[in-house]
Amino acid sequence: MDKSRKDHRVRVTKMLIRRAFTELLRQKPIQGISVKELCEQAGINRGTFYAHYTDIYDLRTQMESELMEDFRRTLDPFLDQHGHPPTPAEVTADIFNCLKDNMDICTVVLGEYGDRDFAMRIIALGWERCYDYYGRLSIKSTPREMELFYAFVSMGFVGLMQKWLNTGADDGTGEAVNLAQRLVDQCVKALFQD
Amino acid sequence: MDKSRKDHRVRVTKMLIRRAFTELLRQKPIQGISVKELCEQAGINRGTFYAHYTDIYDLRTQMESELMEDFRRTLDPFLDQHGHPPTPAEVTADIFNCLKDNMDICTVVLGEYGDRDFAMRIIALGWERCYDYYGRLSIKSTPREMELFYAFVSMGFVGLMQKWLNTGADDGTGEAVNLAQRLVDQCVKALFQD
DNA sequence: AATAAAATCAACATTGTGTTTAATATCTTT
DNA sequence: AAAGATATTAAACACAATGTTGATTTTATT
Repeated sequence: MDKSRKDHRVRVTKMLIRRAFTELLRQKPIQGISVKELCEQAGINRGTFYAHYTDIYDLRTQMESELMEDFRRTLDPFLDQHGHPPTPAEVTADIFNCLKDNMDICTVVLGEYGDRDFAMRIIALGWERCYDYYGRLSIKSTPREMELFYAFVSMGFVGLMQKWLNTGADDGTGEAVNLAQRLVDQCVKALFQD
Repeated sequence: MDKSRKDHRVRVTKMLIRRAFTELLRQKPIQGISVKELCEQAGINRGTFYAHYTDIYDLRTQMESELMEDFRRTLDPFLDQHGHPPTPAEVTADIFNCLKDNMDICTVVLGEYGDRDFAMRIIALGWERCYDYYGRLSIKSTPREMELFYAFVSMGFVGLMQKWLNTGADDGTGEAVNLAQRLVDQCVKALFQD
């Protein structure tokens, strides 16, 4: 008989704030958003905002934390379905599927005024699951090389996803997923060469 | 007999502003820097700042524009020395050389509080010179694939450079350049597969 | 030395911030 | 359904940074 953990009022308030925030983020970068205009957009009192968040950046941080959880919950089933530690190609496909399932919010996060560092952390979520796979590779490579490799592939992936989302992701995932898989595979091969 | 195009005073003032700005950027993100503290750090009057820039972001934009010119002037000689349209591997090496020549400022631009979009534009500067080279590839690929490929490699490159600069670039360029070249080469190969 | 231009200083209205108070509205519990 | 608890509101507040202005001083240019 434990009721919904939180007061109904705060859930509504937070929902209004978040909706207003993402709406504003479509139009301008975060540094151009004031608490005042956010509250006007959300139709709530400014004091109420300060009851929940210390400032705009705190709001973003909290939103990102919860979004990260959402994303993990969406991604895990995909990853688990393979029945073995996923290969890079599988993770690639799964991340794309995950993006499609959260298209609306991802368009903001990866959009012009999104938080690219957060995008990086989202991607890292997937690649961490490849550690077993990478473990085998790292015998051949120095830790330094692994570190640089990881930075290249992760950021590259973010870049590709951004392009994909911001220039009509509606071409079906086919072409993009296929290319992404090939790119990642080839990058892995680069680790073997010397 | 045309003197230095600008008044000596404004050159000094702008230099002080820029020095203070990069100094502050080492410590905090741009959105945390106020005009007031910037002027205090630079030791100039606040009114003087507004005589040259409209706000902090205008300052950054102007600085980036000029830095872009500097970078082009440094990069071009490297690229021209090959005597033919540069290959991706050559551009990769040249960009690293260029980074080493501007290490101090690049550490800020690519640092924690740098402007990643600007970093992208810097890298694009190099890859544009590969267009002849890429032209041959694009026969094999769709425009859409080229676009996504380009996003992947550019962002990946930025990620690798950031990692490289922020975790002791002093290990000699050898290992990093070598890996970067292999990665880029392999990515190009990914375009040929289907 | 005379003129032009830039930097300074002080003052000002404006705006957003973050906090506080009392009053009101809404939820939860019995 | 009533009582108590808690969230939201509205108004006021001190504070800080913004962006502008005008008079004054300093520094370049010729």
